[in-house]
Amino acid sequence: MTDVSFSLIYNMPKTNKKKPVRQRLLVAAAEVFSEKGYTAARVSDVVTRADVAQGTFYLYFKSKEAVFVALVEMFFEELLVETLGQNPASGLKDADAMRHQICQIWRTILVYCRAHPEITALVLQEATALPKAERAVLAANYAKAVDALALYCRETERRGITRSIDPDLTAWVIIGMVERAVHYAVFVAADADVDAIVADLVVIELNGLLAPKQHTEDEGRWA
Amino acid sequence: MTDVSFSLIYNMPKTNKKKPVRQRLLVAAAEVFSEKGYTAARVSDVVTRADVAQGTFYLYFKSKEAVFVALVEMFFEELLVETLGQNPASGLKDADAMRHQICQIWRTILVYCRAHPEITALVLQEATALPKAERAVLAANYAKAVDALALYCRETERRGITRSIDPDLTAWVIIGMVERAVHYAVFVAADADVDAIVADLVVIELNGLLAPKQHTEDEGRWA
Amino acid sequence: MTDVSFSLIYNMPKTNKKKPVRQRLLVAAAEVFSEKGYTAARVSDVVTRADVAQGTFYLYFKSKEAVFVALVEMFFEELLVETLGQNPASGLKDADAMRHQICQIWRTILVYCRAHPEITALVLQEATALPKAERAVLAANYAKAVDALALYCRETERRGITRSIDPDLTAWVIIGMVERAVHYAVFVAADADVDAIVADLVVIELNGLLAPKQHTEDEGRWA
Amino acid sequence: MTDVSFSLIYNMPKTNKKKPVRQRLLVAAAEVFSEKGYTAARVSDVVTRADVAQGTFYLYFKSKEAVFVALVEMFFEELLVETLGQNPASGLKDADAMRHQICQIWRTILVYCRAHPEITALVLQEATALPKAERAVLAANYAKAVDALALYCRETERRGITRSIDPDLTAWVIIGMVERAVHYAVFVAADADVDAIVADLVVIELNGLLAPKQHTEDEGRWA
DNA sequence: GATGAATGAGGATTCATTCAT
DNA sequence: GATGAATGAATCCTCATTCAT
Repeated sequence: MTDVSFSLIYNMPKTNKKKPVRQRLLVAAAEVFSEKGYTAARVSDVVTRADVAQGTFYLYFKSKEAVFVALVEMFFEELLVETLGQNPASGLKDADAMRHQICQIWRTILVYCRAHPEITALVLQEATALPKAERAVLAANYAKAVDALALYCRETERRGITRSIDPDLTAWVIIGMVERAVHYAVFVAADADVDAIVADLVVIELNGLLAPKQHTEDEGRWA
Repeated sequence: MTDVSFSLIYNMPKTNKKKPVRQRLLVAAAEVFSEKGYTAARVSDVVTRADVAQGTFYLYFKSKEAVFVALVEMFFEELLVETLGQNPASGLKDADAMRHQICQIWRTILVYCRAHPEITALVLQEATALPKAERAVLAANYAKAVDALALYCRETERRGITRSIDPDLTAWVIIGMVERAVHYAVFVAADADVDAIVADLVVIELNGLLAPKQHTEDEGRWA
Repeated sequence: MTDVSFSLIYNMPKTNKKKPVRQRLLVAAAEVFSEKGYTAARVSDVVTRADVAQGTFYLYFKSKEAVFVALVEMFFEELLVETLGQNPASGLKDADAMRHQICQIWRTILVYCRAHPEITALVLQEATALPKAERAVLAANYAKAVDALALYCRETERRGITRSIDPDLTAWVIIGMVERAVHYAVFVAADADVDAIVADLVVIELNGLLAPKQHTEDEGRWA
Repeated sequence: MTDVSFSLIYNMPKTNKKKPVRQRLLVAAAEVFSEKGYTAARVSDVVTRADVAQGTFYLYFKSKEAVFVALVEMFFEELLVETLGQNPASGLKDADAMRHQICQIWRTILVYCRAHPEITALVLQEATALPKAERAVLAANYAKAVDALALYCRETERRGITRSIDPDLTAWVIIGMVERAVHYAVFVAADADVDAIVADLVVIELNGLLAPKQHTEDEGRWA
């Protein structure tokens, strides 16, 4: 479905020749959507920015929604591949290894999202603006991510690395952490050092908020 | 600003008399928005359901957006008061006390959101469908919640209960956890036991994902 | 039909008691119409300014148009009575007498209109904004004025004072002169001396634009 | 600004091909406005008559007002060019020459307006129906006509042809005469002979209403 | 007489999409 | 493939008017 990756789109060699029309449209759409919001964005804005005729748009995309969905899917697919895809839980030996892996994943996410702020804005802020019927696509993408994450959690639990907590709930909660951590890193504190943020995130995710000394005895009492 | 609370709206004594028009409109709007989505929702749907004339709507709300904003603000205000408002960090003695408080807060949130699934859907899924200009209102509500949360974190840290992590990042991450935990509890696993979910959430938030035995030595290495 | 004259309305003794409702409404309507124009004027503006309830308006006037028509009719009636009504052509002896009378009439008109700029604005600028069906009323008022004027012209012609020209055309042309002379005196040159304007108008109307010496021989050639 | 003249619009060769859309819309609008009045006229009436889709209207005109303004401006521009534009006062030798020129001008006006009764109706009867804000355009057109006329008067006065009267007042009064003379010629006495009307108008304008014999001695007394 | 909450018909405008060239 | 003029469905909001109190 996604024949073009963001990397491809954004890293085209700078020649005199214009990029292919489809890519120009994708880039233009990402910009317009993130500037004006999905609802307020006009197809005419997109074609103007892509420098093609109104009708040309429909040679490449079935509808306004279609571009949106294409952009979102590219984002999810690419990000999922580069994170969990590259970091299977199956190879993890111990907590140390996991911490290392989680660290890498967070880093990848933040760097990727900071590199594509428009599309990040789309996914975080515009996604739900779709007509209700079409949100299924988005939900499906989230579901896919949640599933992959839950699977990861199950595996680490099986290996005795993580606690025994409802893996679905855990996956959703982590997704929430990711969303807002990205929001913070890209839009709230765009200049903050990535590694500093990652370090904090790893601690929160793996060790929780409580100060170290108190960990040993309190465990489990409230479950 | 919000002269009517959701509790008031939904817990009117069941008499023969109709509720006041404004409340009928608020309830109707919440339902229609959550069923069809903000964009697809028609003012005519709302007035039909509220059983008033089209024009009557505009005696009580300036526009379609205005009802939406009113609903969202009521939600945030009420929920914030019932959680952080009732549970100041200033009185916390130790981790045990905090755990107890956090437990209560999670419980309040989940119960409240399960009691008002329409409005919860609005806030989680429709909020960003607003015309971009009006999202400032939402952003402001989130910001208020984040500020309150960051303050809470600073206080618990000052008291040596929680770790020393960037309180703003922490606040955003927790907001993300809340959003998706609510999503899970209200829409994914609507029948799951509240207390079981709360227990897991408290563990994740306070103790992190790692299994108990590994905590002591690993701290801080990745910061 | 017009139970209240403008003089009555505007010259009420200044007591503590409010004017009667109907008069308050007429005054308020005249002001609102002239400020915002008939179409843009809202009944709610009028009742607010008259300090009565929305529904009260309809105790005194059948509709928005009705007040408008009432105002216009008062204007025409009163002005017609004070000009041609007080100055019948039947008593005129010669050109001198006529010149004197015309002079008085012009003066009356300009003074009257300057005293009631709102209503003058209405008649000159808003009158045609009425829904087409209701313009008949206005047309009728104009027709009445034209008829009275044509009659006047016929009489002066019969007495050998004025030329023999189509009296209907003449009447219309004079009405046009009046309209625009009033426009000039009230809105363009509101501070100019009335008598100076009147003098010019009388000359234009009775002696025409050509300089004196050339009159004798040119007469009638183009008729 | 007006890329199409009425002559162009109305004198298209009768071929099978439809006129350009913009012209069809202008003609349709003129008809609908003059039939129903500006306020009551519906854009849907116009597009139906022009045989285009609703949306097409907005490809050519920004709004309902915009067509109206376009029509009025075309009217004024074209008429002004064909009258004062073709008949400069600068070449006038004497009263005879002026009388001849005025005669031509009146004739042009009446013939033109009788040829375009719809647009004439618009300007005379609908113009003030515009929302107040937009009347500036109309006022500007009138002002332009008045200015041109006042200039004409100043020139003829300088040449000793006409009396020394306030040229601005004179210009406004003449505009009024024109308005109502046109009204008479087009709507009241549509079948009357143009030349007869013109002859009367020239006499009224240049020689005034008084019968010939009385001119010599009375001049100026009332100024 | 006075009120003012409620009514609901009515219309200008937008914009995603099509299709003849 | 590319164009862009034409389409027309779809909807928010206004405001004159009514009527129960």
